[in-house]
Amino acid sequence: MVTMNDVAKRAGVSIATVSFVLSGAKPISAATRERVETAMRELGYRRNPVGAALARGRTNIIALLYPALQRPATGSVMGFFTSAAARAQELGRNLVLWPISNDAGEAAALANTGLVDGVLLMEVQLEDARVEALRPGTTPFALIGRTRDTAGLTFVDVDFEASMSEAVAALDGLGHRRIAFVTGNWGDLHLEDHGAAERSRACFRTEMARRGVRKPLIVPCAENSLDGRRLGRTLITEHPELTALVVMNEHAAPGIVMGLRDAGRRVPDDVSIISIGSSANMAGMADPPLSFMRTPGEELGRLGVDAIIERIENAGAEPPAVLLACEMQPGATLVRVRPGD
Amino acid sequence: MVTMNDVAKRAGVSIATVSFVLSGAKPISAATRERVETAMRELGYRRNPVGAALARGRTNIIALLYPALQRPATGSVMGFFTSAAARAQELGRNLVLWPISNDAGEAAALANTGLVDGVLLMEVQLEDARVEALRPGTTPFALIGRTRDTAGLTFVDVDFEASMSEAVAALDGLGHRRIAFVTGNWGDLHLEDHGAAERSRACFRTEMARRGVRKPLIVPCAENSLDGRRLGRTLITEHPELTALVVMNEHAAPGIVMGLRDAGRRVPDDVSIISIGSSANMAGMADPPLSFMRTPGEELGRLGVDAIIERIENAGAEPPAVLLACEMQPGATLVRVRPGD
DNA sequence: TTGAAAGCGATACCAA
DNA sequence: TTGGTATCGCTTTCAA
Repeated sequence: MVTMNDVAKRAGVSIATVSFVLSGAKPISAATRERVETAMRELGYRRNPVGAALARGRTNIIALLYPALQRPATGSVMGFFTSAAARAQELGRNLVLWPISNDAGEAAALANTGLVDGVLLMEVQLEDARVEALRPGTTPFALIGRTRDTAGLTFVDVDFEASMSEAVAALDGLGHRRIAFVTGNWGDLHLEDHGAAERSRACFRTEMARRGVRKPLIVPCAENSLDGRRLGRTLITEHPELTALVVMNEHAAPGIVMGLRDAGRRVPDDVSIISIGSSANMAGMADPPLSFMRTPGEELGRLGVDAIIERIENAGAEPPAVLLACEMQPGATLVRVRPGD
Repeated sequence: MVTMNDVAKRAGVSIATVSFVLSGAKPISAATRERVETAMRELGYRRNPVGAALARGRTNIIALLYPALQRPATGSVMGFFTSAAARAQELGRNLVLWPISNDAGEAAALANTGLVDGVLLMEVQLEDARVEALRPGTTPFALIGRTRDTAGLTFVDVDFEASMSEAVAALDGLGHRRIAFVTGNWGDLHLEDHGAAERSRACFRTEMARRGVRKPLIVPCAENSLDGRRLGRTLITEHPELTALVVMNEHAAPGIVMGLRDAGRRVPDDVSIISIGSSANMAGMADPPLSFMRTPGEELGRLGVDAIIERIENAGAEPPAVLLACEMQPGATLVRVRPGD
């Protein structure tokens, strides 16, 4: 491995000078800079980030912490990751996806070792032990998602309340009142711990109550098409009065449509469906293609990186907090309720 | 930050002793070990991996290089990543997903800075500049996939030939002869550069030729349901004689089924389908659920990690090379051809 | 069984 | 504008 020393020797300067050329921290005469750069080129020198990290206390690496070992990841994580990585690169940082157990200690351990400049936490729960473990440390962190109490925390999250309100309003505008809400079933987590689940359920209840429905139907479903199909069948059989479904479970949604059809209901003629928090590709897996509200995953990826970098560079400032609603996309599963229904 | 020095002082020993206790590299008396461990606990000490990496020349980090910026990732990457991460953890390593451009220099740069002990390359092309860039370096690397010439390389890959042969044999056994092959359309890459595509196409041709079909139909399709649907419609309209499809494009497959139905063909009564290299979840998105051959993604993740670690620890040995075929899974889209067809 | 000390590669302060 | 050098935190050799 070529070191700074090699470069310095070859250029006939001190390693301090080489370092200054590299970092631009001090003015260097054009002549010496030229000599140093030539030496670097000839030797194929690359700065060793480990040495630099030890000396500077910074690595330029941001870790996107994902509890992959507990919750095998879905495709939406990748969209997020991709845009976050691109944004980090634009800003001269490295963003890596770091699998981690949900064990609070592990996150704090990684953060406080100096291996990374900051961390982004995914799959945040309402009461999240990792957040409590990171708080006392000095390494900046930001959440993708939110805990219940967000005071003093940096986060970017989907605005589930706004999305849900818009979805219910859309159905309401088409005359639907008998609406069920199908949520996800977030792995081993207790549903109550999952922010997206709890916030959207609460909002669904509120919106329905405002429209005179006191105890609206809310059912969880595992996140895959087969369970979706099963659920679609039983749900409509047990609750034949339903005219519409709000689904927040993109992987189950296409199966649900099949299940309804299995049970003799047509979509959307008999039952309208709106899928909240979906990708276009998943919505297109259903027949007919689902009317859906797009998860702003890519936007959040970018914003999450901006937020953590802001935190790293400007620790004193007000912590950024961003909420972004899903955006309604056209589809073929939303129609006016039939008169008489 | 608590350092080894703090621990040493508190325990009344030298930092060398602390290091030995931590690494177990040298025998330490029970009494001293006890004192050191107590001090570590009381101070909440954690070894700084940056310092350790600099001293040892090893970081215990393995990078899974993914060209995320060129080719936004699909869900199957995550399955692979998850199992690889779990395996790495079992073996005391960290596996991180590192986005990288397909630019050869970038991969080599990362590898040769000492930041990672080894790299796993994903989305390998038949002629892959990254491989050539990594070859001369000293950092071990392994491929997920294969280049055309694999001499001296460590790799784990799907055995497309075996999988394709089995798929065609299955259709053949049911009397199908008029079979088309729908491949993926790997982003901006020229199809010819993609190993999976080329190997499976060649194998399809061979298998069909052996059965007396000289120029079998092979069509690419973008990897999403909407394009799949479009393709299904036009394909069967332009080639009404087809009785079966081999699909190697899990995201398009459910759409293809819809497209066939749009064109008035029933699946599987009129057209049988087998999806090669799919996950159960995607196969279940179709109605009826697809007969498919499962991508051994999780197995490959584990084996890939084993391979790169073997390479790191035992640089002299024969480079491991692993091929794993997809495994046939039951579904509802495979039936005997109708007499007369 | 333990300790002193020489690195690992780079940064940055203090002098010159 | 440049150089000498202490320093970051840990590993490991050599001596004791």
